[in-house]
Amino acid sequence: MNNRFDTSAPDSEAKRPRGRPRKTVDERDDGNRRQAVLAAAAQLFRQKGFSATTTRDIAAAAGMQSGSPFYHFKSKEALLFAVMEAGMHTALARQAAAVQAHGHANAPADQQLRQLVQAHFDVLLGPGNDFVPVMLYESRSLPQRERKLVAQLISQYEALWVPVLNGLHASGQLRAPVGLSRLLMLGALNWSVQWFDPQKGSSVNDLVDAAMALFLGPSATTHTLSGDAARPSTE
Amino acid sequence: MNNRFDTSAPDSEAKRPRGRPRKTVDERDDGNRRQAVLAAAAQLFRQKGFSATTTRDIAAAAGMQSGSPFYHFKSKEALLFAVMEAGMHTALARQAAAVQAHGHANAPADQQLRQLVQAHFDVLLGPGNDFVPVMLYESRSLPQRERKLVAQLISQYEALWVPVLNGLHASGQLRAPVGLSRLLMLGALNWSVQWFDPQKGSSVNDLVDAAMALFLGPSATTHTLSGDAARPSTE
DNA sequence: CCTACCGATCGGTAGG
DNA sequence: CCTACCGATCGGTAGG
Repeated sequence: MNNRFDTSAPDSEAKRPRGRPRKTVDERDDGNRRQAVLAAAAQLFRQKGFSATTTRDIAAAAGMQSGSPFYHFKSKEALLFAVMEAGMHTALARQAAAVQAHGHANAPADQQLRQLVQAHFDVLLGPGNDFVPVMLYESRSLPQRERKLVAQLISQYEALWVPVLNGLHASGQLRAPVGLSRLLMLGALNWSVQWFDPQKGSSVNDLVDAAMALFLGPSATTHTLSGDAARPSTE
Repeated sequence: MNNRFDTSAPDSEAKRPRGRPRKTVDERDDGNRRQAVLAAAAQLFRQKGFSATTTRDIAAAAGMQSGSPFYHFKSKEALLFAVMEAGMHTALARQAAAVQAHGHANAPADQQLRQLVQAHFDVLLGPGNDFVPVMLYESRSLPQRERKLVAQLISQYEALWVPVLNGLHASGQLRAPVGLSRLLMLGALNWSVQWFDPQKGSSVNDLVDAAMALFLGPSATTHTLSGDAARPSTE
């Protein structure tokens, strides 16, 4: 079990004594244990699915009694939503970092795409990252309202792909329509959680290379030949 | 509810009287009602997931009493396996037809790929086809032994993609490594069950076109230029 | 966060 | 395939 998760945790992790938190009456302790429940839930939801996971399973994995998760979360569904929300926040944060790194506006579109793909795989396949897979494969179990909130976060995430794909389409590096391309590409990436095994041959970097080669085909890496290379930079 | 499923049903569908089957003592009636249970299970498993679906749900959807599905299937898990097996059999049958249609050996590799992609989308997105999506997204709920059987059918299915992809790789139309290409491509296709809506813009044919354009990039449709166009036909 | 508990539901079965 | 039923489990809560 990894305890290296940054999932939307407030900045209060460092100077707390080890072991079970002290029970001085005034302390609400909304950090440590809550995170433990969240992480246990993420792992179990991913492993067995939401419905097949028992709140008792989660409690046990977090080292609590059967009723205790409900001290931290109103319901099992609320827990699921919290997992997904945390997952999307790490995804959005990682993506923002990627965009700043090399996609700083008029960088070559294929370089920008590579950053997005890299970030996507990282957040999907990185160690201890069960949150995003849960979000991808269990949203069916969410109540309508929460499902819409998650859908909004996903839209926000996908929105950053559109200008990059538009650029690639304009320069002829991407032939398929942008909308369907986005859906198909993200599908190819998302499906990797079903089969990827870091100890089984290829690394995440291999995956990035393969995806880029698959999506962009020949003449992806080196060329500035196309006529309309410079679109009016919006910044 | 569609009652147009060919899922591994034996050839005994035609000359039976309409309405509830007669209860003459000698008749085991292993066709009609069993199929009804199977179809109801497929639809519900897909809609709500295996664990969230009740055998009572299935019974009700098939117009039976709560205990009756167990007359046809030993357990809920056996029902799940039956759904998946049926799904894979239609998939394999459809694929075989596709391979015969245009992939008749030394046809252009991209034409062969198009047939495979077309067949895949058909079986995945066709009306009343909940069996394959269930197989794709619920195998986690299968017991080990059955899971391996399903995995074998999947391997059998994927095996037909390999020579086609090898051909495309040899001719330079597919740049990414064949193994990862297969996984990424099938991921792109499989993910479509999550978002595809026939009433929402694009048709299955649009999807096929987009996938082909995405995977093969420029110079996919017309060319016989490569040097090693004729590999020794194995037939 | 634990103890003790409730009402509801679920997969499955006997016996016809 | 129906009737009637069982044992087990589950999400959730009161009350501290």
